[in-house]
Amino acid sequence: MTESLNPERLACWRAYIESSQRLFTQLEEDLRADSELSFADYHVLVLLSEAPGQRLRMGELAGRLVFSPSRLTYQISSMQKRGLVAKESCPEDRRGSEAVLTAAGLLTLRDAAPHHLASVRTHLMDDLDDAEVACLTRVFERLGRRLRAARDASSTPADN
Amino acid sequence: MTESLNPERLACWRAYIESSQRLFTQLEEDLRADSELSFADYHVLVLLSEAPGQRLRMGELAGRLVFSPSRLTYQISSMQKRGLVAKESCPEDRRGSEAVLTAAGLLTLRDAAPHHLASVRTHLMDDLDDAEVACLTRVFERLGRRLRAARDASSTPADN
DNA sequence: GAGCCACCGTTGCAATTTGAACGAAAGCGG
DNA sequence: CCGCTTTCGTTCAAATTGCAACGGTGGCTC
Repeated sequence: MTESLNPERLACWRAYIESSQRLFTQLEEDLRADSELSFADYHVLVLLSEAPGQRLRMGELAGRLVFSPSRLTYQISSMQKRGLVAKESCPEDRRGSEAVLTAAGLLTLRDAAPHHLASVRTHLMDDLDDAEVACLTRVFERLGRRLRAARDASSTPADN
Repeated sequence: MTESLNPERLACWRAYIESSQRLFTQLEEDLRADSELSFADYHVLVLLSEAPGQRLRMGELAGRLVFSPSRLTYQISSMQKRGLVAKESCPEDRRGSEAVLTAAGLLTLRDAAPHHLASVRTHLMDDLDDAEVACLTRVFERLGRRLRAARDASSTPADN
């Protein structure tokens, strides 16, 4: 049962999985406690707030959030009902549409961000020293690049 | 917007979130591809297979999986329908019940484990050196302890 | 041993998420 | 300018998940 992952690495893997699960659950809970936002809502707002024109194509947003297309459609329409974003059809490509941050959405984000970031610090970051931060950054940026590459490769059946 | 988390740490946080999301999605997909199991199914089977008597109380299982009680009820009943686990009422405490691994469940696990572990290796572990594994283990075990402690503390209103 | 409060899981129901099927455009080759 | 294939998002139905309310004990106090 363990022939393909030595005990140290298995323990590492398990600690990572469980703690991450717990952390995401906790952050979600904190976020809901002092704002009307879910973790997903918050990330949508962050991405839009940083985008040029504070707008992004649905596909782009789905890709960055690691959401399925239909999930994103639902997510955005939910935020639209609450007035956090608006949806406009894309001028260059009439198939597509883009989500646009509203003034209310920006205010909501500015309001929630300090609480959320504080939450990230207390639960995770404040407990890490600089070397650990550097290690995590290195590992997860590498992992992200690899997984994005793998995803892109699998959509292109390839040249075998 | 950034006054409470410096740029390095913010980047670290973001890489961690996004890559983890991608990794979990990928592992789930791989698991479904070469077994009939979801990530949750797999973890239930692992925990039960390691438990004495290959059985665990619902609450214990929920705690370790970081599942809400109702989610676990649903999860187990789903696995029960597929014959992977059985449910028995607990002798010592008639309020509770316990999930028991079935022979079929164990076989399914043994069958799926090599594939899943290979998947964990190719997507994550094979790309880490020993120092990185050590760092992740240290960080996430500490995080897990802290979050469990926080959760326990918040359920006990406390002595203020 | 009655009264009460805490705990264990389950249920009912609403909200969310997935996955397949679609309609509308774009892009391409002829 | 046709057909054909792809891509972009959406939609619908089904599966999953969260949340609040419950039924059934256990535990404790008096």
